Amino acid sequence: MAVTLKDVATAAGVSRSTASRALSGSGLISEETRSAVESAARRLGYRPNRAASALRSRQSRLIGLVMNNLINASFHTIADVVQRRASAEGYQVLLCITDADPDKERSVLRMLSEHNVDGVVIIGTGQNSDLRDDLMDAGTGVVNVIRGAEGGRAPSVLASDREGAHAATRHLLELGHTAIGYVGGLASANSGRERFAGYEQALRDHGLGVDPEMVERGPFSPAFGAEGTRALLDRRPDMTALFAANHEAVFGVLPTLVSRGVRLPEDLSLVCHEDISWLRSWQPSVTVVDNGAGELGRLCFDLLLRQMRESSELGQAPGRVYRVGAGLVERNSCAPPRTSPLLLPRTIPPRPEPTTVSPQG
Amino acid sequence: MAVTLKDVATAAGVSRSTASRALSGSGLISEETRSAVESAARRLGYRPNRAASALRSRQSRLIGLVMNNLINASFHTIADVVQRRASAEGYQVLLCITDADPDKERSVLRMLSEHNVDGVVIIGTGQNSDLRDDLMDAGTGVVNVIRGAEGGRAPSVLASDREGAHAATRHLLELGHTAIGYVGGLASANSGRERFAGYEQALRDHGLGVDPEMVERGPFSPAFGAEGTRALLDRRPDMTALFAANHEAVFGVLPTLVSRGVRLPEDLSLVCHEDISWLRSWQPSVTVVDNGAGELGRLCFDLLLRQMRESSELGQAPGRVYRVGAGLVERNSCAPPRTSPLLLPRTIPPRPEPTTVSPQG
DNA sequence: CACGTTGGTGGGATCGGTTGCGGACATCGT
DNA sequence: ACGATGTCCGCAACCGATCCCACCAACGTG
Repeated sequence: MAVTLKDVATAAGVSRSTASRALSGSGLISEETRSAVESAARRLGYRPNRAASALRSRQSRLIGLVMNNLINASFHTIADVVQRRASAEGYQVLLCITDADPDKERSVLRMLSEHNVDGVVIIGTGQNSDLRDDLMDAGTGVVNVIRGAEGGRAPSVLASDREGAHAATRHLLELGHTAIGYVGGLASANSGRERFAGYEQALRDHGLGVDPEMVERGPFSPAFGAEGTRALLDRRPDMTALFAANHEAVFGVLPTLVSRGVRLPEDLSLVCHEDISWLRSWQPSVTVVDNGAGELGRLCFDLLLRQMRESSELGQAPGRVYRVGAGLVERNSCAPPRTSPLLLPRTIPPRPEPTTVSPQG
Repeated sequence: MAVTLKDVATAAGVSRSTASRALSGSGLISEETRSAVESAARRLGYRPNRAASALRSRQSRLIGLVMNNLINASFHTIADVVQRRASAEGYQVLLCITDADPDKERSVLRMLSEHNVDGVVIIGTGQNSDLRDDLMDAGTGVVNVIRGAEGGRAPSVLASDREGAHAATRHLLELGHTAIGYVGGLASANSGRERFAGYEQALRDHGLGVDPEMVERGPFSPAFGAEGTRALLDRRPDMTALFAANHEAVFGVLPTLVSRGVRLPEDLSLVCHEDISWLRSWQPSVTVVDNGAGELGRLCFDLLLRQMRESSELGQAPGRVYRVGAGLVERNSCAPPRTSPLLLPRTIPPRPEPTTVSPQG
């Protein structure tokens, strides 16, 4: 049905092997036969059969991209970057979703190895490092991103959650804040643990300790962000700054602040972890910790590419860990602490009645 | 290196063909040999080579997912749904990004056909329907989603942009609003055109016309959302309701309203097109048009599956168009129009000085 | 002139499942 | 008893590109 390499070869008057060499650019080929083959291929509309190529050469030009979900902003930023880099290098991307379930991760990794992927980028569950090693033994490149897998030989590209949270908190401290609230994720998640540690460390470095009443930790959700913010405002009206440590919570934090009439930065200084686009267009624009999702994507694909090209034996060495630095993006949601107490809820005054209807007009 | 079907067959004491039939479940196989083969496969850790299978059977168990980008909320909702359905049916997803560039779309479709994909879901550029037809001729399933391709034989699954915008506008009209602002995308984009048409139609159905001063159309960006909102508030203080017709703009609209001190729904009623998660957790929660992204994803994958299973000849008939209805999700951002004029900017009153520092204590 | 060397090409095996065909054997109907 | 039908399995070809190896021509070189 489809036009095969054999057809191209016949049309160009050469053998299949020569045609193959001419098109793949490998091996010794005279300039004239190369162009003859190429023009024949073009003329016939030849499309190589990747399955056949993969079968024989054991190179599928496919890479697997395994992630917990596509909703998280950092995740789909990474997906976007990896996809682009991959296709620029002639690779296609197999997208897999695990919902952070180690069992799904196992079956996905199995599936990928059946498809003979040349490499895998994983935002993982932290488990199944045995399967990663199996893949590497089979010559497949493997790179963990965002979350490493303990004990495996695959390298990991991680964000600097602790450092980022530290920078955010330090920024607030340097502005003069000492009553700094924290709304963030539970310690059960890696990022939740690290970011809280950064917050804690910054306070300690400044000679302060963590006040448990200033901390709200819970599920990664807007609902919890709202709830935690309300709780903090109610419990500690002396709070002058707030660090929102995960972007799901931010969706709840910000509306709550608005509805309580809290003004940024006059009443409260706010720093959010993760640079989501609309925090830039917020009024005032919100100071954030940029965890470098784009750079994470670029770096992990580069590492993968290196593995795939060199197919170097990494021996039994444990996977190297790379850190992508986090940066504080200063915008307009932070200021020195207010000097007077915050009276809440502050409500917007009632609309003035139009003069024409005023009873005392 | 890897364990092949031949190894499994030898271990089970049968021929490769029998082993193949036993594992694939096709053909007549006695129960005992089947279980013998299966246990041998499990024992040896057999993993079928998809490339070999694809080569011979011409079924890759791969589908292509072609999209403009991954950032747009509807897009990655669709990506998420399609990926899940596909993997549940034993298909893997090749993710491709075109940036809405017809040339990139062409090369992506070529690439996919080289990979022998069994089907393709495309959020397309509206062009290259010739390539879609080529794919269908080769037995590949093709479904357009969100945006159809004119003149091709591939079916299209489209959102009801016009109907959704119509419902949103009608909702506001029925609440008694007549001064309804519109902030949305340019007519150069399909959705921008359709949604504006729905707005226009609803006004006409109500005996009203479009007041050009009530309309701001521009690029799909938060910046334009903010700018357009400011312009409307300044130009038409009599505006009592606002329809934000695309979700990129919403990121600018909402903060602008907040910073101007506009209260929802007392001062202004707001409806947004597209149900983004944080609009639900906003305070007050925002009434939205749900364009049914999840349902779009489900339907288009079902259609694709049907094409792939039946591999039916659709003849030369132009592709059928399916519409997924849009729904109005009523929440708390809408109310009957205020009766008095809106005085803006309304600023939050200055913080009261603490009594202890009051000079006139 | 005999003999390497280099550049270029063709033959044919090969990757690992799938599948059409036919053989072996059992069961059934008349 | 014998053909007919049906079940189960093996042989070998096959998908299409790649790649090892052999081969040939031309070109030095001693």
